[in-house]
Amino acid sequence: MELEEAKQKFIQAWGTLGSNWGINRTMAQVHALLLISVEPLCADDIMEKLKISRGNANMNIRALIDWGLVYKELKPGERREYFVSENDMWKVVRQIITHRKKKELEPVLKILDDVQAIDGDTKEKEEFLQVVQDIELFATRADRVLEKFATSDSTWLLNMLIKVMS
Amino acid sequence: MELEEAKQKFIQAWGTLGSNWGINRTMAQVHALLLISVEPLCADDIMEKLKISRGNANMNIRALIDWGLVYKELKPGERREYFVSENDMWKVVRQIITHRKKKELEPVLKILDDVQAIDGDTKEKEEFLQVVQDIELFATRADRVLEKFATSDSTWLLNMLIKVMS
DNA sequence: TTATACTTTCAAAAAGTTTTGAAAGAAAGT
DNA sequence: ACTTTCTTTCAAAACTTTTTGAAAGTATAA
Repeated sequence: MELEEAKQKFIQAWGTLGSNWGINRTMAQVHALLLISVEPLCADDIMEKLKISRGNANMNIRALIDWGLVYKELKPGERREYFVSENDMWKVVRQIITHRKKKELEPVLKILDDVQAIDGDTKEKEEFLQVVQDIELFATRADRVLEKFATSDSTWLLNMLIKVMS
Repeated sequence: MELEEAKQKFIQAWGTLGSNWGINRTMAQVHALLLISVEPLCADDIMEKLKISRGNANMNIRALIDWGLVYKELKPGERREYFVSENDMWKVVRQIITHRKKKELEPVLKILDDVQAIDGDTKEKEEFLQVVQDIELFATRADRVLEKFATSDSTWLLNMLIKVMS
């Protein structure tokens, strides 16, 4: 296989993985492109290599920066902005977890809490409460594990891995 | 809050959570409805309560059964099929992980392996290989942890939780 | 066999999401 | 102040996914 072909395949695979997990396909592709670029790239490089429009490139670069997966890099004497990716996979996953936990798990925890304030005192109510409380217990635990994960360093994570897999 | 309102909120929240994680919104809503139904429901019940079409209901019920999140329940002397949900959250999450790992993580592992067979012997190639190998190492570890998780019983999982959180 | 009561399928429509590109905005030099 | 170079915005278009509902399929019982 040619190097260029391999790079293309990698970018496509990363894009598919992303879009299956609720991350915009193009956003994942931009990240993949930066992962395998030794040199920082500018918006025009990204547009050209992925064959996407300026608006699309700009939106997704900004989203990646917002997620903490890509950094701006300014070259002295150049006005143009360059970008590099976070290449530490532990950190990439930690950042994604942090972002999605906040945006998607925490609102659900809030609703699970809210819906327990129900009028009346029927058997049906008790049964509903039981289900909701079971789920809330689980979700709270999940939230705590993810929080721990998100705020841990790679050493702790590796140790945990060893414990878990033993 | 009225019980019916609380149930509606719960179903909506579950649907949103699902669609953020690559699970069809309606599929998640059907699961939520069954979670909080004491009695098994039939296709018509689900259509009526969620205000969805027959085809939609049928498709999503099939998918849930396929994912192992919902079971058929046949009532003696009745031709109609009734459905109940898996209510053990550990099991629900295990089933989802199994399903998505197979469909989404394993193909990526394969591609990560494939793209390492590159011609030539340049510095650029070595740099690409390094990035891909780092990611592959991480992905393989993730795959193993998820596999362990997916095939463990709830006791093991709780023990693991205690280890991890300590 | 025919009627009945249900389930499944699938093409077309609707809804939702992403992408484009032109225009507006901002920053820096002349 | 003007020009140039780059970044950002956003409405419309393209694309993707989901939903509908009518028709076809299937099983049971009379």
